[in-house]
Amino acid sequence: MKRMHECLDHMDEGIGRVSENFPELPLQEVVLTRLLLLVGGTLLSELERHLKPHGLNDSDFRTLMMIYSSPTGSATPTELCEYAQQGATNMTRIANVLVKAGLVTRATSAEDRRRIVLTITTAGKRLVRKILPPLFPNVHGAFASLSATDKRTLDRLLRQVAVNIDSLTQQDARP
Amino acid sequence: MKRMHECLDHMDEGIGRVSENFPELPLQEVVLTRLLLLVGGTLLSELERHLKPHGLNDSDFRTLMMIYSSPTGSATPTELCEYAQQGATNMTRIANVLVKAGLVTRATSAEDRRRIVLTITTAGKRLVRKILPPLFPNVHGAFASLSATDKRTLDRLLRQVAVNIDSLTQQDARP
DNA sequence: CCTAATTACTTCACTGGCGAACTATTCTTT
DNA sequence: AAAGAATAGTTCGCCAGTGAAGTAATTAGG
Repeated sequence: MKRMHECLDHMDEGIGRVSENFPELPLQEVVLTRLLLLVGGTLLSELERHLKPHGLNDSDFRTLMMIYSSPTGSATPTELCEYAQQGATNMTRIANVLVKAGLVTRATSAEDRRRIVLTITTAGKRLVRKILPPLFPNVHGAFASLSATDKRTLDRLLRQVAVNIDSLTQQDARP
Repeated sequence: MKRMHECLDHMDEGIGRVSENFPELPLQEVVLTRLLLLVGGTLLSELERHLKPHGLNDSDFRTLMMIYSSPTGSATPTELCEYAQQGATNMTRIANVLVKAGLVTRATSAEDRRRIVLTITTAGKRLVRKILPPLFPNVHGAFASLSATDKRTLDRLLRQVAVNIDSLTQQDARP
């Protein structure tokens, strides 16, 4: 793959040429969209590169972390789906992976026997303690060139964009 | 799925609890990473929701746009791979899709017979003219709550992050 | 209460993307 | 000019994720 700045230049040029044919094209916003997709995608593959040696991908890891960080150390698939932008189907697969690796246990709830309760095991906690710290330097490095103010600003703007997109889709979802 | 602000709250709480066990965890940066992954992912599925009726996904569409926006209206798979963060394998599949849909033609280069030249057709250009404009309101809406200054700032910060991540991976890639 | 609707999870079939191995062509080296 | 290295693209087999349909348990309505 090319160096990043070449990709960015190429993207700018391409969008610039397209906008000549589409005068009403919102140039700045299209660039921002592509930037977000690019950064999101690159960040994801970089993260998964570090997780792969442990046999996990980002979904598996995020799910494990959600169970780990739950006050009770356990959660139900539906609960996890709601906050993890995942379908129930995929959560079944993730649970299979985590259970098979001995990181969580799967038990049917006593109160509601439709429900499954996933609970993190000692091995699961141990793996989290093993995986997390080596990730920190990279996470830090991704934002190394940003000032403290920059980071706060980026946080604020990303949350705004997240909410904006959400209200776009929620609106479309109404019958 | 939950409303976005609930997801964000849940994420903040979860990361907060994890950071209690890991005092050296770079809190701000972890939050920014998750925000970027979240926004990138949401943006992607929102975009593909609009593309699906036309039988394209984001990769297909981005490839078509890259050919469309090339000065000559054509490009080789390798060239496209370099700028589109795609493997050659997947580019073969994308080319198959686009050729089958009659949006581009596939011809072997005369100078170098290893090379394939993908050229956009009239139907391809027509589809671009049909797909693009309806996308504009959504693209605009995703950033509607941001001021002009905010958008310039976001652009600047995202480019910095992109370059930072790139130098992280480039560095690791050295033997 | 007993049927109907809802909820929770699973299974199946399919699309999307990746790495490794393969074929064909061109470049390099001697 | 022949052998080896490099490049371009494809094929194959695998993992990840989705939508639709299925099963089981619970809740709601008459």
